[in-house]
Amino acid sequence: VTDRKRQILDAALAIADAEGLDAVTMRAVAAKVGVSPMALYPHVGGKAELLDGLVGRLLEELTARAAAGAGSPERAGLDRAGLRALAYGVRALARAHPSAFGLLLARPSVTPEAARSVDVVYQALLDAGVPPAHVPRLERLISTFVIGFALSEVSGRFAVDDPELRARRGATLPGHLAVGAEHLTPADWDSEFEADLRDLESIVDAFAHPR
Amino acid sequence: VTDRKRQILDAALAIADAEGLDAVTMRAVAAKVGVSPMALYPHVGGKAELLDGLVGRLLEELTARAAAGAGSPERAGLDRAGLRALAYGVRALARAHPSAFGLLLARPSVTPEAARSVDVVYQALLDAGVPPAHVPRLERLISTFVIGFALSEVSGRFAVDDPELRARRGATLPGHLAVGAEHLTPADWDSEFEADLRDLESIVDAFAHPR
DNA sequence: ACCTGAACACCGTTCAAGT
DNA sequence: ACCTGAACACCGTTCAAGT
Repeated sequence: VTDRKRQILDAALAIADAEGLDAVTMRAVAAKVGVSPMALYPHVGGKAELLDGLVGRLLEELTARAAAGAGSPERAGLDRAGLRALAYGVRALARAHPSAFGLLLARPSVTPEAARSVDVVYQALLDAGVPPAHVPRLERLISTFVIGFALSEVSGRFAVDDPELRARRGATLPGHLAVGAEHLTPADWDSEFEADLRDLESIVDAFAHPR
Repeated sequence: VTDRKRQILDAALAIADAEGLDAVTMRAVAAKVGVSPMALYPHVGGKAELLDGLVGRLLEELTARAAAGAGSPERAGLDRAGLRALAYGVRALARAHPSAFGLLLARPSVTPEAARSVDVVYQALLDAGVPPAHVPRLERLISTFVIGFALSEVSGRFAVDDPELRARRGATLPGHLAVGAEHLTPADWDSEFEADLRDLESIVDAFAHPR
């Protein structure tokens, strides 16, 4: 929260973006800040705490992105448009910081910033008419998918780079054959994500307006 | 695939399970195998390739678990029960190897083993009556959620350990207040996962039997 | 082909010391 | 309070050498 800590976390994130997470060493971060390695310890604790701090830094950026993406600032995240803005904000965050993004799922963060993100989704679900008893579960369902999708996209789990490899690796498998090669790769990930969000909304609607 | 490589990967996984992923060093793995650190390189390449090998090792164990969980072995994974067995296999895998499990989302794996897991889900979706054009997207939707849920569970993102902290951190946030403290923590994660799977099945059914 | 041992360039962190 | 510099116990990997 202090000014120096922010400076250190910004340096660490810049290094992760430019050279990958492995390049984020205490020594490299210290050099970027222009200080001796040991000078970092009073501000961010050890290496592990520095990575936790990076998670907090990412969450702050996420809420800022979501607020910018939503329509009216003061009601940001309080309606369904706010929820969409948050979902797209997660993907934008992953694209902006592909190396560091995985920390969000790898390192549990029960920080005030994380709670704020959760609360945005709670509000959106309540506004949509979901009974309170189902809200926390649906929040976990949606956030787990959205974060997982964004991570899969940037980590290459969806094999964006090589559509041919995708078809070839399953060439002899029955399911792949039955699906047909023309359907194995999506048109683009934006529209796939959009379709996924619509499907998840249908779940929400089922709870909001029980048949 | 060679015998020595399997031995090395088993040693690495055992160390990850016992002491965490950080303890998986070339030196520690070599010591466990009873060999000099440099003797690993011809078999598994460097450290990065060793971790990739670990992903393959995990996927093999997953398909074995799913096959064991399904009813009739020869039709394992070809029907809806097989898909459930696979989903629960993912969670069991995460519990068995909590430290190594994160590698599945962090490191993209376009291996034959990964393709087999995908194919099981393809078959299940086709059998359920989903048109081929929608099968790959729904596979990614379901697998992303299932892996993300299992990882969130073991990584502590769902904050299993401390229900009070969960309630306390959001004490002043409007959404948390509106939901009510009694709904913030789930009864148990097994039934939450079960409810999530049912919701996802409703999406599948919508495509299988269009209104 | 497979393995060893010494060596190199790193890493996170402790500690005593400075201002 | 905040920072430095030397030192320690590690790490992945290269290389020359052994069988």
